[in-house]
Amino acid sequence: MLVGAMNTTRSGRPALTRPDGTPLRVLVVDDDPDLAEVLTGALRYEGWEVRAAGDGAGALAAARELLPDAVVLDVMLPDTDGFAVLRSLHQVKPDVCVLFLTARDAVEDRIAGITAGGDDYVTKPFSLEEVVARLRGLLRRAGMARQQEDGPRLTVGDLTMDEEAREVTRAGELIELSPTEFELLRFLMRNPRRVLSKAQILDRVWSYDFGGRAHVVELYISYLRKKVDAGREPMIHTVRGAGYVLKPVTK
Amino acid sequence: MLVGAMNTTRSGRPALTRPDGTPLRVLVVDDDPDLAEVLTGALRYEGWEVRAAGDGAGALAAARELLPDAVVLDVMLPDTDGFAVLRSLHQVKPDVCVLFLTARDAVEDRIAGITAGGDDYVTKPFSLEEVVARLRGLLRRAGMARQQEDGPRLTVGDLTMDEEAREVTRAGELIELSPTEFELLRFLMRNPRRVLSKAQILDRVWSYDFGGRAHVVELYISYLRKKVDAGREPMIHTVRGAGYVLKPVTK
DNA sequence: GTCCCGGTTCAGAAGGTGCTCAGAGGTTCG
DNA sequence: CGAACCTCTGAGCACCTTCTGAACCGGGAC
Repeated sequence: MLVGAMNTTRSGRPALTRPDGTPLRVLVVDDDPDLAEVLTGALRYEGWEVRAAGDGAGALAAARELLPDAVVLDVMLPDTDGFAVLRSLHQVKPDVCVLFLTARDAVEDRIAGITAGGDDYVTKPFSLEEVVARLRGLLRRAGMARQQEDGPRLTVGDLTMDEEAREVTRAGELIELSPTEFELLRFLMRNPRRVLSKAQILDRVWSYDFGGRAHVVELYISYLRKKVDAGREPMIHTVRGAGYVLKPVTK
Repeated sequence: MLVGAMNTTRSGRPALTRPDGTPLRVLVVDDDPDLAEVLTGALRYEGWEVRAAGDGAGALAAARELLPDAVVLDVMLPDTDGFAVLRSLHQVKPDVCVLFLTARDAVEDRIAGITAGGDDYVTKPFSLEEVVARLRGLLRRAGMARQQEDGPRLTVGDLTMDEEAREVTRAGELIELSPTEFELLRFLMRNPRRVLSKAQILDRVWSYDFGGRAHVVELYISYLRKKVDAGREPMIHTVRGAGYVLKPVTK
């Protein structure tokens, strides 16, 4: 396949691109190199062009060069305050989207006003699915991402998920999900017909600092089955020794 | 979809535009950079073209370049007095609308003179919903904004809100709301079928200097439910771990 | 058949989230 | 100056969510 002819994710899914078809450009700013690495990897996996910076100064320099569509920005930086960085970033590129990373207890004091401009934030520890989903939402709403087939709605067989309204239906029937169930199903629905290992699921759906065992995944799959497959023809299948697959019923 | 062919807000809603379809142009003048940043972000989110200035001189320079349809103008500026700026602005663009930002205990008679000219003001600390709503009202009344579909009336299901008259009805029945309740409902009604987080609500509906916790949002949602959903089929729904949605009853 | 292993499910503990009530303080208006 | 109203805080409570541990189940190997 020609690189550049069509932009695809490493997972084979069509990537969310800029309106002109080139990859979306994202800047990751975090002073924890491990975390920056994980984030960078996850975003590259989405087929996006990613650069990383460790502090406010580096962020600005990188932004001037990359002119990113979005920035993932840790609020706590060694040299600057997140709000100041936001201001400078907007001077470099007024329409840039920003996703803030913040500690759960460092609380909302510094978050005040941030979501007002359409920007968003997630609290540490977060899951990669969460970060990617928020970023996709931001970029789509800002019109920086080419509208993909179905807009903000995911569909697999007769199963649909509206990410904005957080609504899931199967055969038209509404299904109520807890936050974790929702995120697990979102991950499955974004990778239909593909076997996902428990480790993969754990890495994407659970927060990066989760110490627990893969047993939780089995548990939540069983929860999902009760709600999604309840009585109906099953869509969630176990592949012994490998993981789980979500497939439309009529194969 | 062609970018530029239709002007939309970053939230996906159709934007209020100039009569020729181009984005409305707004100039923000405030010497507090954080506040200016938040205001700028919120107005851009509405799909408008925004520039910011920190003092009277900068404001004039920016106005000459931008020729704004409206100006959000802090009365207290480091170099000049807001009213002097107003006079100069009117020389640059005689039909410009002005929304004054003023301290709560500011002199009333001077403000009274302003509003006689069709301009408006809000007192600090204000909420972003308030500022945006006032600005929309000003621009609409001045005929600088293309009349959108429904004029100043919002409708979701059998729930209607007349922003000008501050009247809310459900199934034809009049509902009395306190100022905060009204603004919260307005925000919900401007974003129907979209889950809004408590942080988002706090950032938009409460004043920017509000230090309180998200608990207030829950409280006011409960007030609103008592009045809007009272006995009827509920329209305000809780999405655990995510926020709240307003939806018409017949899905 | 029996054992082992991966997977499923149940039950319950621990903590978290959201709802409501009661009341204090502030503001507005008569 | 007093009454009415509005806004916000704190506390209590009910329910939900998440995760642990343990029992259970079924397929495949031997």
